[in-house]
Amino acid sequence: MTASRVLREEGGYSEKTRVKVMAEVERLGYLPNRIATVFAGDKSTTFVGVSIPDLGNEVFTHVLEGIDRKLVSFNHQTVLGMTQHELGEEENWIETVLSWKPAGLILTGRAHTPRAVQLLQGANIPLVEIWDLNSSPIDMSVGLNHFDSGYDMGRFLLSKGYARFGYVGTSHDAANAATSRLNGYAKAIEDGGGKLTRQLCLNDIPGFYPGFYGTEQLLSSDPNVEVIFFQNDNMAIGAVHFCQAQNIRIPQDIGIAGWGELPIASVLPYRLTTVQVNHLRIGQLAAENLLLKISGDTAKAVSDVGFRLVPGDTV
Amino acid sequence: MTASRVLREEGGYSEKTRVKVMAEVERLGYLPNRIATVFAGDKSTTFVGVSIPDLGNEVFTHVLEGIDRKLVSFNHQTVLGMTQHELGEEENWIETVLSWKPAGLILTGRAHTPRAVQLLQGANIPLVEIWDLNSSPIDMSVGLNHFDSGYDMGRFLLSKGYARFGYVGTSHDAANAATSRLNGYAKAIEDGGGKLTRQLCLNDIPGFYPGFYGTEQLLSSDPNVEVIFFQNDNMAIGAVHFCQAQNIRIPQDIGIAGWGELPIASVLPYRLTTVQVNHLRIGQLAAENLLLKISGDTAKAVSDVGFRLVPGDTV
DNA sequence: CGGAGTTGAGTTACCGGTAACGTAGGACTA
DNA sequence: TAGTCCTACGTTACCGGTAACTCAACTCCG
Repeated sequence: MTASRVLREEGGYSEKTRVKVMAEVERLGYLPNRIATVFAGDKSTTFVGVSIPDLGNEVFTHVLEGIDRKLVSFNHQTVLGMTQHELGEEENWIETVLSWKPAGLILTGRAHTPRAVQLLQGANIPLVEIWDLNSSPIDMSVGLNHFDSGYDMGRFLLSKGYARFGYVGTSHDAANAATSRLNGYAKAIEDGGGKLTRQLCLNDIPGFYPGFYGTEQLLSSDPNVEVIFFQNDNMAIGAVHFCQAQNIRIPQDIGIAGWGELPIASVLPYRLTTVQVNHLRIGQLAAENLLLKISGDTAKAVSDVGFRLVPGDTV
Repeated sequence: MTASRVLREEGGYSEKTRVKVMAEVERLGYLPNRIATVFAGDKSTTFVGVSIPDLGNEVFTHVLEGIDRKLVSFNHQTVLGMTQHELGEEENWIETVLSWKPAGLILTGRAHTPRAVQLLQGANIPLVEIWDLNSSPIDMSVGLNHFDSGYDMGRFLLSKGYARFGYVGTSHDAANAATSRLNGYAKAIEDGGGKLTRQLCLNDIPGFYPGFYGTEQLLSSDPNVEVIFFQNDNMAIGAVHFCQAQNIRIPQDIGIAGWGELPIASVLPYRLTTVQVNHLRIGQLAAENLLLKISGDTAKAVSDVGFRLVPGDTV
């Protein structure tokens, strides 16, 4: 018991005893069993479960980096969960992670299975839903309005005089953020009297090469598309390379728009039309709010990090 | 006790009892406390600690993805540790993670502090050191010989007739893999009678933009460099864009070589001179070997995944 | 039909911390 | 000097699973 007090620097022991205890700790190479502490006190571990759809999508690795940096500086650890965009996978992962008594959870996306929601509410631990802003979150939400960002892009492209629109993304269910962007884009086009002639959802990761061959597919099925909005910048860059290879001029022959402002944009000779989003900030803010709740303080239930449309030279 | 047996499907109970127990589980929304199980049996959790230098470096996210996919399919979870290339950070993280009784550890790099090594040996759990192959690992090693890959690139470039060589990477200590590549490259150049006139280690992540401005810095300090070897493909692509912006012709005016074959390479109109490495495979193999040891089987102590030099069109 | 084996279920103790409480002995006060 | 308080340290019990054991009841067989 005295040793326990010394190690926790709880006070109630003499300097002489402290020295004696620390000497024994050194001699035995003693490492405390944190599992026992958690068990005894019905406490939480220092783990924070973080679910992201996949690591192949660069935007999520940036979010994850923001989260982990912040967590580490407050002596917490990230437990990774790749859900592969499957709500069932997420539910399984939530159940497993909860049985290990995490201090909190950060989930990407606002859609969960009913049982997942039930588990989360029952666990009664701090929770942040990130990425797609949820105005009535289970606990907290950090992100941006993806529908609006798609809508703004649609409106912007209409203002540039385009009439026949395309979209290329990767396959995903009805509940995810990229679909919200597509829906916003489609709505803006409809409202503005344009036509979304082709939309393509590839069964792939949203990277450079899917952007390349997705553009090829889209243009071969509808050569009259005037502008294409991509799921993210990397896909858009893939499209730019396809166009260069085919001598299709940008923006004279076709307009290209990305989303997310990814690092590749910084070295291009032209400015890619895109939507700037601070991915790292989403992660940091999510972790900050979570840590506030974990330490018993209050935190904003809904934090909108916003977005900024970058006009660029590719439309 | 009977309930415990039912939930573990251990046998030794009647069907009638099983139904009764499961009904209570349902009624109470009972979730087992895995912490108690670990505590009681002095067992391990299902966590596997995975340390990587940083998430801003794309090669490591691919390795991490390979690891996590494999771990998840065997009901294990990744606990992330970003060490920021600091051995002291790694030591702290190892100490913290070990106190949570992980089933195993995967560490990026072969260099650790003496105390870290002591902790790892004391913990007596399966351990894989990845990335830079370690012929005498603490437990197991999965990766490739980075020195050799640098050496081969140096020799290849010499065979192309180059005489004045440059290198651009990001800052890192003497112990890491990129430094091994640089050392191998330098050795090959020395052996072949060439000259490594400039080497640049930026204090940044090895991404597109650092490749861009690193090339600018290198060429302004030594305009006579004939070929530059970059820490990875993304930096090399940054260099290609810098050269395009400056009307420097590749490979006529300067040669560019990358490393790692990253996704961007798949959409370029030319073939980038690089070294192909299967990052995902490293992660998968590391996880596979770890899982073998965790389940009590034996696994290869040293697994070399190798590399392949891609001649390309940029030299 | 008696003894041995089997089956389903219950009992006890333990893992390693720590909250809550107990207590010896010294200091301080009326 | 007796009563009170404080400090430093010790003792007990508990968290929730499960290994190891006990035991009643039932089965099976010579």
